[in-house]
Amino acid sequence: MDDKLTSTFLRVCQDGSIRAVAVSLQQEPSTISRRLTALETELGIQLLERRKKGVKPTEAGELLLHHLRGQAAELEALTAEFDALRGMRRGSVSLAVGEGFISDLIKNALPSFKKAYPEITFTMRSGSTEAVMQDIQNDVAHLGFVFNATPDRHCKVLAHTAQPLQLLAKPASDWAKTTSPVSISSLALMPSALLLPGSGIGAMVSEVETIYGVRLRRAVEANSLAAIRNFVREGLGVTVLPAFVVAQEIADGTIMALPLDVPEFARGEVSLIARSGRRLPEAAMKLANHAMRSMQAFQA
Amino acid sequence: MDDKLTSTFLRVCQDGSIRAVAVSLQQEPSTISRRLTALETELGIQLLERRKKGVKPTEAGELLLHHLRGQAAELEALTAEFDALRGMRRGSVSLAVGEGFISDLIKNALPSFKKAYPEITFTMRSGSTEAVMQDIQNDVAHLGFVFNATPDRHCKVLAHTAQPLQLLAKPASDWAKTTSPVSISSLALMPSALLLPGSGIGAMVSEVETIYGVRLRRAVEANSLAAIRNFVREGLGVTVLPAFVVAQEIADGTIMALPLDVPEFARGEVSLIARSGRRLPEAAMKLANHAMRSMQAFQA
DNA sequence: TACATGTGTTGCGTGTTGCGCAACATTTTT
DNA sequence: AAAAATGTTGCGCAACACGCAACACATGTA
Repeated sequence: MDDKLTSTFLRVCQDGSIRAVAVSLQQEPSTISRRLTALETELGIQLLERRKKGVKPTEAGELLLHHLRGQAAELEALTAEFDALRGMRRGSVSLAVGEGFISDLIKNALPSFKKAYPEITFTMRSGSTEAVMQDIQNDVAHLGFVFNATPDRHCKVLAHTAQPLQLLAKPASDWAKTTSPVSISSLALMPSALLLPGSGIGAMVSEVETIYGVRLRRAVEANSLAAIRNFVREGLGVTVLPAFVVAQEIADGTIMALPLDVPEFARGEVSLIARSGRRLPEAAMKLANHAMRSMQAFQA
Repeated sequence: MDDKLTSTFLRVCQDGSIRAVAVSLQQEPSTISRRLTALETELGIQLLERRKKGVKPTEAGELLLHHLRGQAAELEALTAEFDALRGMRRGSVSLAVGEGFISDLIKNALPSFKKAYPEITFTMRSGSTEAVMQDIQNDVAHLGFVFNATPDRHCKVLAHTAQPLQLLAKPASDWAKTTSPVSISSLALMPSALLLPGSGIGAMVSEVETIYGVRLRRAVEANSLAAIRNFVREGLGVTVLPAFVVAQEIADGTIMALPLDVPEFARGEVSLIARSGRRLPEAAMKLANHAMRSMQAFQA
């Protein structure tokens, strides 16, 4: 059933005359007539009764009419839903994020985004850099936020910003008084809470240790940033992280960041990635743009 | 929304690959691809996510899919109803009949017709010849059964059969013993129950009375055949009617028919009529054919 | 690493199809 | 009897959808 055919049938039933529809559609009566006969042929049943003046639907025509009206109503509902999706008033975006991005994301990106597009839902998986890139490659997540992404032909970098690892300490503590930039040897003396090498950050720390032949004083090793944050905030020691990971605490004044005199740490970098070759849904595109503008991790 | 587009979209969602659909439909992948993009353009929203291997419906695609499935189910129901109509298993025919045809119609035509096409419903209006022809002209009824139809360019005669008016009497009564054919003068002496001139039959009787300058002995004048039938069956007198009107009673032996020696009465004729120029619904056509074959009024 | 095979997409030439114009058959109105 | 209205059919053209080929890209394999 062609849409053009059924819609003209509707109008003909409504107006009760072929010619009336023809003039209102600015088309030839023959066109209308042909469409009607085509529809009747397609359905194999007579739909209109040709009467003295104009036409009138037969019983089959009435049935079709009823069907089309119901269908039109459903179509209207469907297009309304499409409008919602188009206007980003609905949709779902799945994210895979390194743990360090969670607070930045939730604090700086999501609130304003949800305000603009309230009906969009998120799926968020947090994991190591490797896990995130796995999710991206397997289309489990639309977007990935990772620290020190290893270049991968399957992953396309939508945005990247330098985020040097810094020394984080409690402001009043002894370690906060170190002359900055802090050297690797000074750092090695401080009790520290470090991420396990499973994460990008932890891996970078291990790498630096290997390069410089030093071993930091690990008071705590964890795969959870919460543990490390608390460790530092309580003044039990220091850690090495990009500043944006503890942006809240820095703003509060409960943690301060000091530069490290280690070029390798300066090469730290955050990336927003997606699978290369994938055409992202609109909602994901919008969020990506929004994130790289609003998240602290992507400010130079 | 073109049907071709949506149906290919359905298949693509089902098979998960454009090329798979292309081979199964024996068409080029480009055709399928173009149809999909056309549908997406028409709806203004992305429906399919192009993935590593094949395609997968987006959220909008899922919505459309759901919509189309529901629509397909309704279409199936609709075509089933059409099948029913086509197969004459449903439909409605409106009839306008002279009262004399009712028993013939109900006894001889409808039972066998309803047996063949059980779901067809009837609307039946009974009235005078004029009223019936009015109904036909105004498309109130598909078919009309009338006695002595006046030729009318708006009405087309589908069938007509001579049905002379006869003398009807109770078999054992005095009037049944009259030498036949019965003359007009003999008839004039008998107490009779006659139809009012509003009907075709009553009009013909009046006409004959005028021509021959006689006046029948009206014991009863009525516009209802039931009254006349009962009058004759009870042996209270005679009437003048086509034999088929009291076919049941003749078969029972409760009424007998005698020929009348009046040429004008012999010109009595029944007609099955429809509006000229009207294309009748299938059900009406079928019924017309069935009626002229099964009704006693149309047997020579 | 290079190649073969899989995916979907785009440019171009061609065949089908739906459309407008005109004439027609019928019926209603003047 | 003519005029105006209805729906229908024949014919020619133009737009559109399709097939073919080449392409872009990703994936698996020698």
